[in-house]
Amino acid sequence: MTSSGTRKYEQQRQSAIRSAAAVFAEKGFHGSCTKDIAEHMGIKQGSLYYYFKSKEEALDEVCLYGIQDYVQHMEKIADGDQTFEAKLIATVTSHLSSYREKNEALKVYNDERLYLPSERRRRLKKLGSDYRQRLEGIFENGKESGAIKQSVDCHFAAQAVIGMCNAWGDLIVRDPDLDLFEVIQNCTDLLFNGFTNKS
Amino acid sequence: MTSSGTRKYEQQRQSAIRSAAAVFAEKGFHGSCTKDIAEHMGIKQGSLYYYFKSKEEALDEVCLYGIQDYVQHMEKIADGDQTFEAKLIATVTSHLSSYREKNEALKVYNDERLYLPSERRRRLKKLGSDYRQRLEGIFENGKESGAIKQSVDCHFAAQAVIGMCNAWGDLIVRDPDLDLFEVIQNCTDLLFNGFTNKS
Amino acid sequence: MTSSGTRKYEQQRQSAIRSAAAVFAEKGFHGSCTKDIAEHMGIKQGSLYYYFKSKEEALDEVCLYGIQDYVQHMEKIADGDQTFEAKLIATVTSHLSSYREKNEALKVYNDERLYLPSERRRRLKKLGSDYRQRLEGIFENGKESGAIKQSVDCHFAAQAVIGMCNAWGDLIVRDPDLDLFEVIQNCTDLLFNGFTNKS
Amino acid sequence: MTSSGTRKYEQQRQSAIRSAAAVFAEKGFHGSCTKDIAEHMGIKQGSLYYYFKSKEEALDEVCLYGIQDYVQHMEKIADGDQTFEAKLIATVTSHLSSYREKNEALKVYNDERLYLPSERRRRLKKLGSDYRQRLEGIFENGKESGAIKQSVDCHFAAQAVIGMCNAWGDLIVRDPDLDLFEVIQNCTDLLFNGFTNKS
DNA sequence: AATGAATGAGAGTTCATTCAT
DNA sequence: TATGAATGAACTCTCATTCAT
Repeated sequence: MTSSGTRKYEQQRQSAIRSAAAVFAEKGFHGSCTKDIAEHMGIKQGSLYYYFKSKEEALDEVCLYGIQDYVQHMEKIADGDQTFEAKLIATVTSHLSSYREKNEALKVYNDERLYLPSERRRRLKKLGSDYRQRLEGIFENGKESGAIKQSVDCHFAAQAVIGMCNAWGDLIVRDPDLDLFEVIQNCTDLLFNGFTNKS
Repeated sequence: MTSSGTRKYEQQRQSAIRSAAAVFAEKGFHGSCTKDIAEHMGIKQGSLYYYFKSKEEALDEVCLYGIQDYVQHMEKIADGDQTFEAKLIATVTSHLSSYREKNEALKVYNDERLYLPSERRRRLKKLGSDYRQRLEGIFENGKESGAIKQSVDCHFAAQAVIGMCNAWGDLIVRDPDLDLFEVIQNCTDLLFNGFTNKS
Repeated sequence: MTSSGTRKYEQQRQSAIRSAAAVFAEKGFHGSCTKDIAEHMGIKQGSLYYYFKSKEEALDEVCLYGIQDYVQHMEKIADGDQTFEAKLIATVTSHLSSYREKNEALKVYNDERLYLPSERRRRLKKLGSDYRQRLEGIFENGKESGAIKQSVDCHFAAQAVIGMCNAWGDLIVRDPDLDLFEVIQNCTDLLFNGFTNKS
Repeated sequence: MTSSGTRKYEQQRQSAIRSAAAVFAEKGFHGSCTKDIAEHMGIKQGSLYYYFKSKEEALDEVCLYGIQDYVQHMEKIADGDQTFEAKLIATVTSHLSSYREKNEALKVYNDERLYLPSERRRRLKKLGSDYRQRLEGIFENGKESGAIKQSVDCHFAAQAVIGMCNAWGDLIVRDPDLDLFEVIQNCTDLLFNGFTNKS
């Protein structure tokens, strides 16, 4: 009874979040209107407010949804026993696949979260810096194990990996013909070896 | 009317473009309003329309202004006689400096140009792909000269450089304490050599 | 369906009327929403419509409930055998006590009945003028018996008593520390003797 | 130049305040809509916001407008050299005339000010209690001069006068045929002498 | 060259009301 | 008897745009 009522509500709410993600990803937060979101979901505009208190709350939920799995995935990678190389490949793969799979929400997190009021941003900020710190940890371990050069600045390295993945993520979202695995391979090769000819 | 040819008119128009750039960079195109732009410039809202036919035209002009020098700079770099290494360093330096010199317009070009109608986007698209193609050319020459590995995909490489520079550009704009030269050095080292320890 | 005759149904309906009275008294008719009323009553918004056909009907019922006892009370007072003085004191006491006993409905009748459509207002209007006419009758009897001055305009007098009681009723509702009996005494003294020093 | 621009703005703003007063007085704050106010004024809805930041600000201004003159008038009365009787008559006359003359705004102040948020209410509250205190002062002086009975509670008396005037004010606004001077005479007679026959 | 005033379209949001369950 | 879900109309407010001056 109530459980099925609640279940339907939760399903619809998830659907609303995904619709909001799709619309925000395409038009940006301020360029989107609640009518578009509702239509994308197949309900009427006013009904959206049964699931969100405000457009802003919708953005908040989309951002959270966009970054959550992605952060959890990183935790698993960072806590594993693999080599530095394996972990970096796993990171890039996870990050880029995330864009291809379902995640307009991740794009929204990257591009639109700054339009949230500061209180709402806090929760997200924590998740974001967790992610970066884990990645920094991977680089530090890589340094200790001798896998990477002593001269590498781990903070810079983590930011660079994230930045490059997001840049490619954008291209991946925009161009569905891009071959995901090729991109992953090119990216990891660049990160490991750079472009210079060593022979 | 000869008004639109006047010296003062042109100065004011430039000022309007810079104001629009500043406001768009901070709040995004749809999040900005013409009143903010006018206030930033020190005139009243209605007076803006003396310089722009519409808000959209303002965005168009900002984007153009944002990418123009930047492309011209690239032409000079690409046409020069330097080594691949020197050209890549020059590219990264030019790109990142552009952000530090408060060229908010470049950020606007990157983040907001997609809100222009397709006809308006055409001119900009051409400039953008000119830039990318020149950079690809640099990589191709690098390949021929043996400076970089045969396995490098030049199209990928150019996108990667642009993506990384834009990602760091954002961080540079947001955090004025970041040391520009350190970032440049780290970026070029990554691009040349990757992170892996080769010793 | 025999539902609307049920004992429980009638109890719940009374409860709904009291909840509506409380909410309307606090926020006014247009400032209240059906959700607030339902919550005050402990049911869900949609369920209210089991007891009222519309928000307007709720207001109608509240007004009726608010004025009914009050008018009946007046009938008893007017039909009694007491002196003019006793009747006036009884009237003021009944009127003001009604406010203190949290008869928010009376306040609603006074302040919000004008938002009812004219057909609905008719029934209430009759009750209201019954009340006033009885009070006028008391004054007329007072005049005949020589208790009050010949110069008194009985219509004016009745309105004045009602007006003053409502004005003090508002203060009584707003300030729970006001001493009810002191107010009653002051009011009746004013009505009997005015402020002027006769010594 | 600028002065005439400003003058027009101020005239229009006054007109907007009067229109808001008329509409609020008829339908209550929550029952009114900005479209009605704008139409009453002869402009379009959106244009109202050139004169008010919000509907709430409009209410604030109306209340202020409604009570201001009225308070100033009271200051003059209280500071005068007249007898108690003359001052009380002047007070009632001023208060009731205010309703007949122009002052839907006074009704709005009385009935709707409670819908203002507390910060906005502060300024008004001060004016309102100034009024009451002046009136209390008149009663106190009346006591000292022997014009009124020692038993009179001056705080009560002031409230009673205000309450009765507001109650009659409502009737006056609603029924344009009521003879203002008759009402004033009846009211002052009640206040001075009460209804009781002293012969 | 600039402005004050106005506009109208469209946005987000609220809410009385309905209805299947 | 009561509820969850949905709706559509109405409302407040914002803003790009226009135009007489």
